[in-house]
Amino acid sequence: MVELIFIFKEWLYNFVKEGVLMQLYNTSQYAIRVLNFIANHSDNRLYSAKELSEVLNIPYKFLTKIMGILVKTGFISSIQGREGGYELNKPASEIKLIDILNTFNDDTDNESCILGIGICDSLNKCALHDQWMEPKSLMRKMFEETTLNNLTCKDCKL
Amino acid sequence: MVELIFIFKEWLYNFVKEGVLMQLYNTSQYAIRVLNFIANHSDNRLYSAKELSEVLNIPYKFLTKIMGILVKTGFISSIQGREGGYELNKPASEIKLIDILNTFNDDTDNESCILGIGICDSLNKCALHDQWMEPKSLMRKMFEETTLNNLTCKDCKL
DNA sequence: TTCAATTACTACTTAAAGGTAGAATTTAAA
DNA sequence: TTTAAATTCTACCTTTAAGTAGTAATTGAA
Repeated sequence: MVELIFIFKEWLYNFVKEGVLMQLYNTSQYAIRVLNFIANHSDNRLYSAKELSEVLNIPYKFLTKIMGILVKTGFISSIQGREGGYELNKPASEIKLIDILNTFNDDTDNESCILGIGICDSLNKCALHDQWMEPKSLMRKMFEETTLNNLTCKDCKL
Repeated sequence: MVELIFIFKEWLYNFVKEGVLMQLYNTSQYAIRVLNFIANHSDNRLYSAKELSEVLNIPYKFLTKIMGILVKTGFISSIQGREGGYELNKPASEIKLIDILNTFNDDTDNESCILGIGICDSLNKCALHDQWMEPKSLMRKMFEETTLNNLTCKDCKL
């Protein structure tokens, strides 16, 4: 019954306009999911774009575009040709979430203002500066300190 | 000297690609700034779009569009014609930031997933769920509990 | 009554994220 | 050697947020 309710909620969710309170880019989300999938599979083998696209339910053509960026920026290396695919280029413990976000411009320097008024610091605040400080720093800390091997999670959604 | 450095930083900032780690829509930012400005000015008078646009440095035409939405959704009321303008429709203490964000779809239900995989809760987690819980709830709490009269701030940037 | 300052409305343009198409290149297996 | 499965590259299309343009409607002051 609980299972049924969940399936219904999932289905219903497709019709609900998705809000974006402080969300990541789709590209960042995809990149994190792909890298996490490769990193946290014990078998040391290559993963093809086709397989990743199917398992993670990411549009194939869009995925290959993202994979190209991840190769160029050194997160993964690729083997071309038949039986080819992708593998991590460095240990999972050395890949921070913040680095992935930075790759897709999905980051901001620590002083940029939540209300969009240039630079915000203790001397030049926007009206929301004080209230925003704590949630912001916690969030940044999370992205800066979490690496792919902190994400190991049995039975997590992919 | 400190002042000079700040001006330089502000100027430099215009050339830096602005990142968007968990940012608000421009519309939301503008709306918060406008409502905050009207709410936290002691003189009980009407504010024209022209004045708001100049003081807050928001494109006039874009501002009037946003003001129209704020009127329709009941945050402010408008007086048309010469000497007309806008004023708050209810006490500042009754306007929560989260309500402003909701108006511009800049919000998400509490269960939506940071990695974009439908619904996330303790039974169906994404790989980042546990790490994201605390920063997220702090952030939501801030937007839900902060009202316009909590924002009173002398010498704050407008 | 005229006029200028204002809001309100409709439609369009621009910029950037999200996503797609197709063909070239690479390479191991058959 | 051929072929099929893979990455790579370039160019395009779609969607949405952001911003602009022009005009109609309203109304108080001169």
